Amino acid sequence: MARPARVSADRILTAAATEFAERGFDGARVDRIARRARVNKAMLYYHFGSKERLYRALLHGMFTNAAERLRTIAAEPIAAAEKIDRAIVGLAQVIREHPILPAIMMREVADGGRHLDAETLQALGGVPRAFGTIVEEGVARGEFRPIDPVFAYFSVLPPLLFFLAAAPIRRQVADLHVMDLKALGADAFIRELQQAVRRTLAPPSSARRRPTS
Amino acid sequence: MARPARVSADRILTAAATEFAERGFDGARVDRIARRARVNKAMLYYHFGSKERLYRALLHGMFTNAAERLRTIAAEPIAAAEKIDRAIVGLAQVIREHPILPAIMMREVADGGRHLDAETLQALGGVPRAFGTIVEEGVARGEFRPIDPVFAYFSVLPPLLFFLAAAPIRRQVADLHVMDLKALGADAFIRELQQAVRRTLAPPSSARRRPTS
DNA sequence: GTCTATACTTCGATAGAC
DNA sequence: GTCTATCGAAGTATAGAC
Repeated sequence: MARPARVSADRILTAAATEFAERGFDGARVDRIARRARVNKAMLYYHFGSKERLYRALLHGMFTNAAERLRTIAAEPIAAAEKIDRAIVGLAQVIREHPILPAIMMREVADGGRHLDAETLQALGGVPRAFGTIVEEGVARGEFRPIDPVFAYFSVLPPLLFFLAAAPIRRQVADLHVMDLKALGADAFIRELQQAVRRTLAPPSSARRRPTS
Repeated sequence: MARPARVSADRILTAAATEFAERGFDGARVDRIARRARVNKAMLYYHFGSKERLYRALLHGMFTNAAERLRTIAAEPIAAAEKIDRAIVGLAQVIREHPILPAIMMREVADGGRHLDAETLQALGGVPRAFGTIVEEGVARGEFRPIDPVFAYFSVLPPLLFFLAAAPIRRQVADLHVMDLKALGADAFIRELQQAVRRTLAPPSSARRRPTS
């Protein structure tokens, strides 16, 4: 009663993730995905129907995963600032599990969501939504200064995505001796980001209220 | 003694900017670029030789432009924090002049610089380099806390690029009523970013020294 | 410098046997 | 579910006349 079908489909998704991340939707080659998955190209169409539907299935999964993790963090009974710290780490973890997510998100943003359907866009929207919930809660409790949740989101996620996605091009630029770009590692970057965001969100008076009730 | 050649080449560059920004290198169609430029496709090859060389010429120009503007700001006799403010506005201006720059940079980062040659990478490196100069100066003068210039760069440029490039997809997500993403405009975003970066860079003691000498 | 016509290649997708 | 073979569309690039 083995189910080789699922195995194939999963291998295809994994291979597709790499290919789409490295090349983008238009640059990705169905043949390469099939070869990487050690699967016949016809199988790919048998399972997913088209290049575009494969792409959407992949992104929908990743977006849902990321949003779900943020919602879990948002629901924990801890201070809002602590939630933000964990949200940053959580997003970094999602990226570690899907190292191709930054490149894919950046491309999709640049594409204006051309290849996405309503369902996948909805899943994508869950990410800023969950993040915004945390920020709004912190503001309501007086733990954060009044700040636009959308701005907060766009001051956290882009640096994370950009820094992690830019590793290859950073290496290329660094090799030309234009600048020393190698020193800063991913973990150090995450810690710096947490610190910077805390400063950005901190209320005017440093008197931090404890969220007790 | 008119020089229609230059005119064609410029029109091609303008059209290419739009096409590459909207579709990426692989998604861009040489036919569409030619049509948008109201130029015969053969003319495009006459002037630029290939799709890739056209792409590089375009990016090299934009990167040089952005780096040059930052270097000018870095050389002004003003406080470092003021330079950062102006750098943010300056980058926003470059983007306003080349509205396609965010999408192109994000794609190129995701591509790992695959389509760039050494010369263009060098021009790209000038941007973080000039920005880093300002940060290092501020740190040396005690106007900023000790901070990694690379981190500072990656906490400023990505939000700017991302927010501006994400306008189309944000509209799509907003239309699904997932979240109210419409309220925050570009100008407000830039002001918030300036404020956030000031907080990130501010030295531990709020005693701000005036850079008089 | 400009245009038409087309060569050459690549790629997404499918037909049809097993 | 899996494979081979191939179709047809689309795309980059060029040849060659003007």
